[in-house]
Amino acid sequence: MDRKAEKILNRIVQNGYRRTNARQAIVTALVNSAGHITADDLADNVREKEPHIGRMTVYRTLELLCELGVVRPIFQGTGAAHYILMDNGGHHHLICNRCHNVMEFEECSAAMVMEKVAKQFNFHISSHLLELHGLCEECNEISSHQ
Amino acid sequence: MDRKAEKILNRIVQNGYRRTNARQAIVTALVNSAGHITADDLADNVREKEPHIGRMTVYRTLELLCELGVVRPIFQGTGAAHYILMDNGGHHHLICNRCHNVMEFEECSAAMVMEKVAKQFNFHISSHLLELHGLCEECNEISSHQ
DNA sequence: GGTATACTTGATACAAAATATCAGTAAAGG
DNA sequence: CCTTTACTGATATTTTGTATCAAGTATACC
Ligand SMILES: [Mn+2]
Ligand SMILES: [Mn+2]
Ligand SMILES: [Zn+2]
Ligand SMILES: [Zn+2]
Repeated sequence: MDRKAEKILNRIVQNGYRRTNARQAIVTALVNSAGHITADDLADNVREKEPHIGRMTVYRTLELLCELGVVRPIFQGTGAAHYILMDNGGHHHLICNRCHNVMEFEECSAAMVMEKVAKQFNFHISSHLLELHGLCEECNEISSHQ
Repeated sequence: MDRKAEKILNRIVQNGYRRTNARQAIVTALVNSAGHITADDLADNVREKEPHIGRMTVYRTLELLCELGVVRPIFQGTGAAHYILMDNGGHHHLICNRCHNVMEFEECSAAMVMEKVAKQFNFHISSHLLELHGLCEECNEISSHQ
């Protein structure tokens, strides 16, 4: 069992939910997918090992993980939600408006803002998402000499 | 005609797209909606004044505005995408994982990170989205004394 | 271990949201 | 005007997400 998956499953139990086979399989598949996956794609992955697990259960587990702050749905070109892992406290994307390419980065100075805003709103922050939008190198070149 | 809408329409023209009645009506309705609206809700709004405008055109216009970096689709509890305006360069949300309540804030120190990352990836940043996730005051209380 | 209980599951049906297609329309430029 | 080509909107279809409910199973308690 993956360490990361184990951590998430513990979180499920700690919040009063049950540790079931389905949830174990789904969380494991999610962690192995390295994020950025749609619910239906995840369901397909899960079924490679556990063919009996239903699509609904995957949807419901993702919903639960949202509530626990473990994942967050985002748009990524297509209509279906893509789920990203928020388990490390932060997730940072550089997203091209044109080709929808997504690059990851780690730098982040959200800490100060977070503290300030958390106080102001009495909000308990568990994670954050920073998306920088614009044009990637290639798309920028295309649009400049056209 | 709203100043904000005018600005967006200019942007459409400057990028080689046509300024049509449909796009004018849609952009105006979008600006008046103050953001956080789904495609279908926007279509309904548009039709109050221009009943002949089709749903497809609204979807396509939103797609175009995404490409121009004017809006960004996000998830907000429900299944349908909610479009938020990125026209001021940044958009900042505090989102409760449980009740899905969304609060706006302005503080942001993303500037430094942005500069650094832009250089590193040769990326042309036009806007950003910062989402802080966690539990709002009420939801936090509920989960602590249960 | 056995049992009661509430939580969870998955098949099915359904609703909502997004996309593909295409003939007709109108914006832009000359 | 007239031509060209991007754009539109009706329609059909696919994809994605949700509601329901009988059957299954994790957990607590004995
Ligand atoms: Mn990512
Ligand atoms: Mn907002
Ligand atoms: Zn690009
Ligand atoms: Zn809340």
